[in-house]
Amino acid sequence: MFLHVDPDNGLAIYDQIVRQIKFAVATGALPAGEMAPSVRELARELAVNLNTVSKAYQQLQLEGVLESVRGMGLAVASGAVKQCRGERVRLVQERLREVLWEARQSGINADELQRLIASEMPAIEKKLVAKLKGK
Amino acid sequence: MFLHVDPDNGLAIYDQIVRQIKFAVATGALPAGEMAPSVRELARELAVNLNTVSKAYQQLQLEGVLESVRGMGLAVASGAVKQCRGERVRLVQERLREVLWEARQSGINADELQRLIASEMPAIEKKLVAKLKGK
Amino acid sequence: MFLHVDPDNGLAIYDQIVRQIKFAVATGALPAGEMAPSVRELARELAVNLNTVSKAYQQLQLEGVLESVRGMGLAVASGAVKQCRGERVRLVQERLREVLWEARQSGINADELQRLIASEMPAIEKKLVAKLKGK
Amino acid sequence: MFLHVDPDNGLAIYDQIVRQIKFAVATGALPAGEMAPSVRELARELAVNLNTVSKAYQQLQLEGVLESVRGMGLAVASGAVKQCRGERVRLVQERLREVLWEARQSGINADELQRLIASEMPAIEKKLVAKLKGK
DNA sequence: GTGGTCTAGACCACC
DNA sequence: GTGGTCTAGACCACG
Repeated sequence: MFLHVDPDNGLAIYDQIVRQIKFAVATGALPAGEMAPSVRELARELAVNLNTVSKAYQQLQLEGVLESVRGMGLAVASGAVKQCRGERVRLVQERLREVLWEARQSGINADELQRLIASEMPAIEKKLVAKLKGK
Repeated sequence: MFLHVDPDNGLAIYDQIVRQIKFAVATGALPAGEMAPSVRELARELAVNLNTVSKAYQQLQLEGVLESVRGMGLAVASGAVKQCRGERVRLVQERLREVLWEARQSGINADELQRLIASEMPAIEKKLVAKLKGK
Repeated sequence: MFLHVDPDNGLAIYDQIVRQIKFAVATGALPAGEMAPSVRELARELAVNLNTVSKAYQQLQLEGVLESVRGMGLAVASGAVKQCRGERVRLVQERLREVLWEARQSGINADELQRLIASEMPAIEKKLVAKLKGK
Repeated sequence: MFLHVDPDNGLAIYDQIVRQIKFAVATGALPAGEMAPSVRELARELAVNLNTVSKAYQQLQLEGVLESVRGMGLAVASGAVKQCRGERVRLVQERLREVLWEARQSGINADELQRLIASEMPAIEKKLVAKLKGK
């Protein structure tokens, strides 16, 4: 499974699910027409309550990313790929902007901030490789 | 005043106050021994409830950043500057790590991410200059 | 329920709750892993505001006595029994010392004080038996 | 001076002053007819705000322990000695009862409590001797 | 149902 | 004026 939630992330769990489904759609990990994992399956895998997943899926339906297919479940909508690809940068950018702003405001200067980012990247790349392998 | 809160930040308002007071102490904007803005004053300026500020200040007291001076208010503790300076990087780093990870996970590659960061920085520097002037 | 608060105790209500929960954990009345009474339930039983109980529980969380279980409530932390048992004597001792000191200082001599304590004990033992029965 | 206040006592400072003045009257340290220390003098000695002492003295006047003497200040009332001697035990007893009850309730058994009291007494006697010497 | 947060308004003790 | 506490009532996220 390509999703993973962290209860201490700050973001609500359902929101993490929404975002990650969108990312999966944007990257093609979840192609248009494909069925999204069932609510029950995803809830079990993420060790999260059923209602939480349900809420995330409801929002994804509202935003037109998922479409209900009678008797089958929820499928990735046809226009969703484009939509999610556009949204992806925006979603990331918003949070990024907040954090960079807080960092600069905290008295960390621009150079230190660059160094901090640079020092974080290797661990992230490693984690990413591990995740892709695990998949 | 050197503080500003955003109700839609994701972080609780009281937590934003806690972090920003710590940053103010770390940068020397609020020197050791100085009185922190009074609960009522800060509540008014931030257009926030008194109890919300109070909660933030109580946490800062528990963490030893502020000290109560009977009938006078809350003063920055003598050891607080060092403590806050140490914590500053940690606080920023935690959020930064999360966001960078989400960004990479969203299908934005390392180069794009670097470019995104670079494109955000000028606006942030501008905002920072504006803030310092305003002060 | 094993708790009882007195608004005229001198101690803040939330502090009385904190202390009594710790005592309940120390004595095993509230075993590790068990859920603490819910905020709403306790507030109703003590005829006290929800936020007051909430404040007490937050402090107990900060001190590691209780742990939040998402959507389920607050559970007694695994290490809490030992911790509370250690703290119990300290909490009692601090208040005891103050009162004994005030008594001696008030002109009551050591013998009188001993007699006073001895004369109070039976009523307390009786009250304790009544409480245990009531439970 | 025979008074000493502790800001962390739990009791309000003005209340500590009231109680200790009463004790001083009961023990004869402040005989009937004697002038009580002036508000200013006492405030300075206790390193306490003038209004705090003032409030304590007001309450002592209300209770008939002190009497205003035109142009002179406040004197110990004639009936005050007897009154204070009666009150002394009651004041101590009330707090004692609370603390002993909390102690027993906390899971400390009667024997342990006796031992705890016994172990506290020497330090208190020592402190008392020191205080009497200092005076 | 659970806890977490916020608002509005009150009273108290202390300076 | 200051902080500290409490009440009452609301909304949110999560199970």
